Amino acid sequence: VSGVVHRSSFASRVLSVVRRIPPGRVSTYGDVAAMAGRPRAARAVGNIMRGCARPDVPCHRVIAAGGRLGGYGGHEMLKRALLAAEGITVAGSRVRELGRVRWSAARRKATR
DNA sequence: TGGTTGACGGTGG
DNA sequence: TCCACCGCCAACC
Repeated sequence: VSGVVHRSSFASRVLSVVRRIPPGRVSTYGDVAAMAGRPRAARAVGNIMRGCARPDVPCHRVIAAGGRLGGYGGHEMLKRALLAAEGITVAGSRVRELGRVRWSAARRKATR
């Protein structure tokens, strides 16, 4: 895990990126794909997240572009609840103030 | 090896 | 603002 991109499979890199998203912050499928080294693989990231049931991977912090929630294996309401519990304001199916809660490795010094 | 599958993204209506 | 379309991609089958 040197830097954000290493030589493991794309799926492994994606999981490592997601594990770094801090509580109270979110990242988009596209951002995660970029941090994993494949800027256009947002959709592939979604496929990987689809089978992510591990407790050590905060998959609820990965949302779609524009603040849209995206899916959560048929439990979108749970995703909203988990985000709200971390202090993230969600209106309808949209995360508010995306600019403030959006996280990326490059900006982590500015966290909070 | 080759086609299918979507927790996606951007554009256009 | 919402929806339909099309383009992209790694994992699956």
